[in-house]
Amino acid sequence: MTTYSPAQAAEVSGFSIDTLRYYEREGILRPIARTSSGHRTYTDDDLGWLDLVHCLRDTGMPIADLKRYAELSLDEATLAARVALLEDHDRRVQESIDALRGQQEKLREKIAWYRSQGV
Amino acid sequence: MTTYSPAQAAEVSGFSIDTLRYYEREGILRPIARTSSGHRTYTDDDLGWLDLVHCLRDTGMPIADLKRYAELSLDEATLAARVALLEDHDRRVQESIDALRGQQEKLREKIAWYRSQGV
DNA sequence: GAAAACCCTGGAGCGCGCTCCAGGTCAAGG
DNA sequence: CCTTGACCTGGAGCGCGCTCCAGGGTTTTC
Repeated sequence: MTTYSPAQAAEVSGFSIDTLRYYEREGILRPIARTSSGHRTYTDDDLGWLDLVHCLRDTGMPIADLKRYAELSLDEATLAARVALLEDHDRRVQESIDALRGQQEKLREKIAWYRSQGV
Repeated sequence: MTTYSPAQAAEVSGFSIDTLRYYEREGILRPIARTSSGHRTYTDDDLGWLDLVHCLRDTGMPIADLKRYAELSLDEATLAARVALLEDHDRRVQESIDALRGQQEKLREKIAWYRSQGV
């Protein structure tokens, strides 16, 4: 099984090393395995989780929610609940896309109005 | 011409009174007219501008950019430049909508994968 | 075997965008 | 009048999500 140094994990995940440590402190990542000297070694599993984390962060999920989600993940029996949470989040993402489009529409009307005034 | 007390301006614009004062301090609003005793009186023009500000904020324009835009507005001759800035912003909004949709797609794939695992 | 590069910890600091507070002035109703 | 509530100013404080730093160990490279 491949493992990754902190620098490699940062490279692959797209998070900075500091952010990876921060997420671990916050409980968003479960404790990362260490070498005998204390250096972290990330696994493919960790990177897979980080990929989901990236997706959730990029779609606006707050750190606190991510943390709760991660805590749920500690218990295998909560799988259905977690999927439900992801679906809730998907709905919120849809709402924010819709809101953004609505505002974009307004913005375009403003621009069109300026244009009609002979800009 | 209708004028508005701070509370009314807040009500209509959707910003809090504190935020209105903050925007004025920051130069995002030009100095609001005052009564002889120093109380602000917002005009329809002010509210029109605030409507655009709301639209720009909701679509993610940072305060600093809004401020630059507002400074440009002080000079009538910059109208074309301002419209160009709005169009730039519109493009950025489109990009963030696209990005959001891309991530939403990824999210939905993750959900589908969990579902396929028998959740 | 020494320099350079990497990693560790705990905690401070920061940028953003407000939000709140103290201490005071002003205006409208009873 | 006097109370009540809205408003004023300057400045402090806050929540979020990192980001950076000091002071120290480790691993790799030449």
